Amino acid sequence: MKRTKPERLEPRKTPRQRRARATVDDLLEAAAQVFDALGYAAGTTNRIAERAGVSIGTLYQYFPSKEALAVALLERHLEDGMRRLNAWVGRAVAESRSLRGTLELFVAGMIALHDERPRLQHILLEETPLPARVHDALLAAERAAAEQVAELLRRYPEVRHPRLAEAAVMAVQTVEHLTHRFAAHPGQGLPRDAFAAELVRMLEAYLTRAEP
Amino acid sequence: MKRTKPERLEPRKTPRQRRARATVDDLLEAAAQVFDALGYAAGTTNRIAERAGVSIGTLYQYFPSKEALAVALLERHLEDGMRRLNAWVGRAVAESRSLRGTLELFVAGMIALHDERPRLQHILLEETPLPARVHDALLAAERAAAEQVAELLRRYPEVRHPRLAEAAVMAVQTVEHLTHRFAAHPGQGLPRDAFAAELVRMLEAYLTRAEP
Amino acid sequence: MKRTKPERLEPRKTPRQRRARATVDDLLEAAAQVFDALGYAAGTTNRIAERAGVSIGTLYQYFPSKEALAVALLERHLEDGMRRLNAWVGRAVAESRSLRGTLELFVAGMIALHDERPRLQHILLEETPLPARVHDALLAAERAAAEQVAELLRRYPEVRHPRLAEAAVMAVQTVEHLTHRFAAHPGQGLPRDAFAAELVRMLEAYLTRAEP
Amino acid sequence: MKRTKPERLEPRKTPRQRRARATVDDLLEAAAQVFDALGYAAGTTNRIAERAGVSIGTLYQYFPSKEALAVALLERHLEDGMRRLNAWVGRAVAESRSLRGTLELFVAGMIALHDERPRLQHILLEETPLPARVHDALLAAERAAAEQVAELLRRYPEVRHPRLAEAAVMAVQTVEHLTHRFAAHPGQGLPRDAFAAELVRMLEAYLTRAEP
DNA sequence: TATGAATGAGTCTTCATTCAT
DNA sequence: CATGAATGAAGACTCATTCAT
Repeated sequence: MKRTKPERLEPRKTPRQRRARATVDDLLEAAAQVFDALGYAAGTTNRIAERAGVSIGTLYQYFPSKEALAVALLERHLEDGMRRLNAWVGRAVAESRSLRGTLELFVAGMIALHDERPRLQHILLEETPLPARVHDALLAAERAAAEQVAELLRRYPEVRHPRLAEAAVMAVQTVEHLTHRFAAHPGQGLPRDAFAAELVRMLEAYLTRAEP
Repeated sequence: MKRTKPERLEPRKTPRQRRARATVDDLLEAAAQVFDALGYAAGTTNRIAERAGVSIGTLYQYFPSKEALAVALLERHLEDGMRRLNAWVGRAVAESRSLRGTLELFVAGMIALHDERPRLQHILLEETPLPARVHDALLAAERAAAEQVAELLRRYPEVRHPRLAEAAVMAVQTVEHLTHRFAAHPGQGLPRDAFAAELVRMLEAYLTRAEP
Repeated sequence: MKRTKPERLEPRKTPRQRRARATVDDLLEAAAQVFDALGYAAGTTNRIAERAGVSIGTLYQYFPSKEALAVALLERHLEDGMRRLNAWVGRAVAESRSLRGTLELFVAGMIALHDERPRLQHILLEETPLPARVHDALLAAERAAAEQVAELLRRYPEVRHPRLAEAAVMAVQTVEHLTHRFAAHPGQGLPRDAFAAELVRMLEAYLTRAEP
Repeated sequence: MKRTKPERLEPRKTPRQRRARATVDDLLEAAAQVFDALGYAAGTTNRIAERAGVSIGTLYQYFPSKEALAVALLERHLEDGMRRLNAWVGRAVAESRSLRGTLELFVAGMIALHDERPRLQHILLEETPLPARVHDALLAAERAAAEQVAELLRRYPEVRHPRLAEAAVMAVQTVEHLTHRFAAHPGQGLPRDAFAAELVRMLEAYLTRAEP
């Protein structure tokens, strides 16, 4: 096969740009580590820069403030959650599983999501004074998730809850918070499998209940 | 007339002690107000002392550190929660209500608990770097609550969940977190009555389900 | 004579208050020295605190910002200038000197005013980013001075300038700026006595001129 | 055809040099704009480079420091002033105006000089920590100007001030400072025409006065 | 020569805590 | 016991300048 010199529709990342990308990633990873280890307040920008192996000046070349680092980290997390949700919905539709199977997948996914650096997530979500914009984005994402879940549940005749929209909101919040809490206190409470099973069971019971 | 030296079963509050009590209370109330309004990090000890109407030196006479104030505040909250739980359990036993009625009482009580100064509670619980000891006390209280709840549920034959201990843990955590979240984001999500009703419904469905 | 215990209508300065006064003075003097030696930008608050023999924290207990120090210094200067002006006007009226004698007194006073730490004055007036409020006060003071001068000049029949208000403004600004400049560049230009004499001559000629 | 190597009396501007010239000009103009808008301290070299459309590296290729930019700008201003002075003297000699007409021309020219970017001039003159060398140049220029003025005044028999050298120094400084001040505070003080007229009147009265 | 990412010393400022009175 | 002036470590952030490419 002949390798033609490729035409570049969009300019290839030059080394300089690649470097910048790498620096941003280093900084973000460093911030994640530092916040995770020390909390938001005690995680100083100087420490983050040092951990990233760059000078404090460089940190501020890429992020205009300490807060910006936290926001970037949180946005990554949000995107990750949305991706997982979409993947789950898609798979549930494609594979036409039972309701229980679908819920199991959901719970497993959310546990996995909260499993990575749970302390960091907690810090970003609770300990960090976020700009209103980000806070709103968070709530909006949760609302969007609830809507997607409602849509999906509509496909299951076993789901007999009379107000699907409300039920979906409750379900999403329940999973989000219990799952978060589970990850935040490892070893406390039920063991992992039991916790997942109980959570699924609770959702299933709730959703399939008919009476008011 | 002979003045008999009174027997004191418990040492009578001398004016001095009474004064100290009052100062402690003023400080705690001031701390509650300041943390609630500004958050933990921005709530400075000087502001708290000022608000309490005492000097900063006096504050440190009664509380060895800023953290100690937060801990004391949190302990108050914890005690309040336990009191409510006990009251609820007692009443449920005494009045022999239906399971649903009992759950309604529980949920209503927890909503009420989280309703007062929800921001402060959030700050104390999430934003404050607490010593491990306090954290453990929190978890222990939750465990104790779960045990009490399990005990209570045992009285209801409709509760068919095969592992009551586990179910109680799940129930307590679900109520605690959803209720906390509900208070923390007023106006977001479901309206109050709907939320309470759905939460009760979820618990009831979960607990009365029979199969594994 | 019997010394009666004096009634204190206003509470006597307690040692504590006296101490605070002294600290403020130390700080102001230190700021004057540091700004004078290094300029506004290079005169750091830490250096000022160090020079004053107090900690940086103490500095900020008395002055909320670096700017506040500069403003306080400038206000002192302004007050000093007003005091001199009033003294001069009063003396001129009381002693009923000749116009020339009065002008000589004025010029001498203004030279003396600008003679102390001329660099500091220059720094405060020109190099310091002052809040608008202070800037306005400066201009207002100059206007007030011009009005007082106009009032005074009205008493001298030799003053034949047809528009006294305008003449007074010109006179005040001329004296202010030339005098400031003279102090700022010691040794440059005319010797002191010659400068004072020429300035008086210029004012006298200007004010006594009749034609348009 | 034989290409004769051209004699270059002065090295021809090569494109490269022309480019360099243009870059220097761009940088100076950018510096002028930035200092004028933000002041010396807040006018960062990065902003200047950006405004000039070149990289910060290029800026430092042409100017070794931020200060060097300010100095270059000030030197331009100085040259401009000298040019104006020479033009004025030449014209006064050639047109043989009256003393008053000559003074009017002088004052008008100085007002015009200070009229362009008065804030910038103020910043360069007062806010910028200049090297001694530049400061001396400034004073020297003023001395030279005074000498030229003295020379010119010698031609007017109405000028009866007994020490022309001194009178010229006073006159130059008066015009320089009042004019500067006038431009720096537009709207404050007298209206433009009145100011110019009064200044001329003051100079004329001063210079034509006879007695000591 | 031009570039611009990287540097890091240095600023102002805050605030929990102490201790002499 | 109460007071509150004093402390000073520490933090977020800026910006003139350098140098590898």
